[in-house]
Amino acid sequence: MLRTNQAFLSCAERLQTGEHARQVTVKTFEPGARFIRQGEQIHFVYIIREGITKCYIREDNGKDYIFEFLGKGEITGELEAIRKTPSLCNIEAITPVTAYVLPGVLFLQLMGTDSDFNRIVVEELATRIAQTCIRASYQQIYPIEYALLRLLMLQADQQVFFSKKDIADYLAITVRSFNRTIRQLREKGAIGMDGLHLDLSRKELDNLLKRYDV
Amino acid sequence: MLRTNQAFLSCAERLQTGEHARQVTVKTFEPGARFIRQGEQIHFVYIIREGITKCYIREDNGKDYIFEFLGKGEITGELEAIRKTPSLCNIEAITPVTAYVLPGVLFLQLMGTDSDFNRIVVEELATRIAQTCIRASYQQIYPIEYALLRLLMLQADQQVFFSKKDIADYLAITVRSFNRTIRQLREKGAIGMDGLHLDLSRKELDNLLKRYDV
DNA sequence: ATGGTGGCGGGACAATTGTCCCGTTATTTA
DNA sequence: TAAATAACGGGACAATTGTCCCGCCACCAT
Repeated sequence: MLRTNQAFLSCAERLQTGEHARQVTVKTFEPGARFIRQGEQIHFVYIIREGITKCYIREDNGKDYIFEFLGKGEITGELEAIRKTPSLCNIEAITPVTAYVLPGVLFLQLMGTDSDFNRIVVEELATRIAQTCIRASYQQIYPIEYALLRLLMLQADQQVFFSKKDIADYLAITVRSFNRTIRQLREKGAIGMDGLHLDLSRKELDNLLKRYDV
Repeated sequence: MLRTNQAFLSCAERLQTGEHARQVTVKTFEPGARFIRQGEQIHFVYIIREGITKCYIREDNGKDYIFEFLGKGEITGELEAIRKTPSLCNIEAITPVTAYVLPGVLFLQLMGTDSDFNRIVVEELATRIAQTCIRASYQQIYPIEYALLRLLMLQADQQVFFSKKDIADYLAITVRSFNRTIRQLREKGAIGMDGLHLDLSRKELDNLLKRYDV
């Protein structure tokens, strides 16, 4: 859910002190700042040094679909640099964010000359595809109760906490459905989650739910 | 929906006559043959020379989610070669298929030494991510009526024809829902598809629907 | 303090989608 | 040919999810 990539972080740090240092800058964004806009031509690639962003598509009917939360060491803008297309999605800071910024042209150059960099990017792309497929399958095939519970557990694991709206957008449901499902989970005590490998005690469940429940 | 990649095809042909020819073979598969199985360790990468395959995840509850149809020039097994993980999904021929087969190790070697090959793979991965995101968003956010209509039009464009079950699995719905939606579309004459840029005449619609309707 | 205002939770209902199952039609086999 | 059987479409109902809206509460300004 919240993706991070240590390898990229080190990589970006090295870039900043290496021969291309002049072309690599650091920018900061306040929560809520949307620094990439869907449909716009972009010329830079960002590697997140600190903070969390959400990565979402806004459909014609005004609904948002968040397909990733990007954290430390994650890259964005790379698809557009590679494909030379307008931006697929919006990127918005949800906590204060610091990011390395490099020109798309430099990114492409590095892809061609720096085989370590190339390998890291390729692995990242491959991982994203795999994750996206797994998630798309999961969310389409199981009821949201399952997907939501799974997400709450991931949040607990990773020690992060997203707003209701963001969770709802990630699951492609309304906040109303989110509320309802939370209530049902509590009432049922998460009984009947068989076949899902989601084993957790009543107490653990309560801890997860409490946070959305004050 | 049905992805193809001419660049890869040429690439594979060159491989077969180049210095690595000995390691590149050609295999054929009958419709229904599942030549990659979810969860298994795989050691080869396939590039499709001819035919169509489906690429799907089977969930614990027995439901399938098709996330891509791969046609001419598409590659598969590359994610597993890159990430060194068991297979994410099943690959099954739905028409007679001929494919180039190369060892995962050779694939990785080419990624490191052949910059053209590398670039083509990177572009393919990037495109898949973009397409997957667009589709996931679309399918989650709009009712199936829209997604189905869109799919039918794509089919017509590409001059292909998938079975009901496959279409249903692609849309993550049941065949029952598929039937119902087809009927509704016909009754309504695809009226009310605003905001979707799906403009087609009554006659065109009938042509699309007829094929599932005899 | 009092009235306004905006966010939030949830009730009630509508729309969508899935499940179960039955009757029809095609297909196979004796 | 006739019986058995397998695919298929769709009716009826259940479950899930969305939409609309109302009331509660916190916060703000007068």
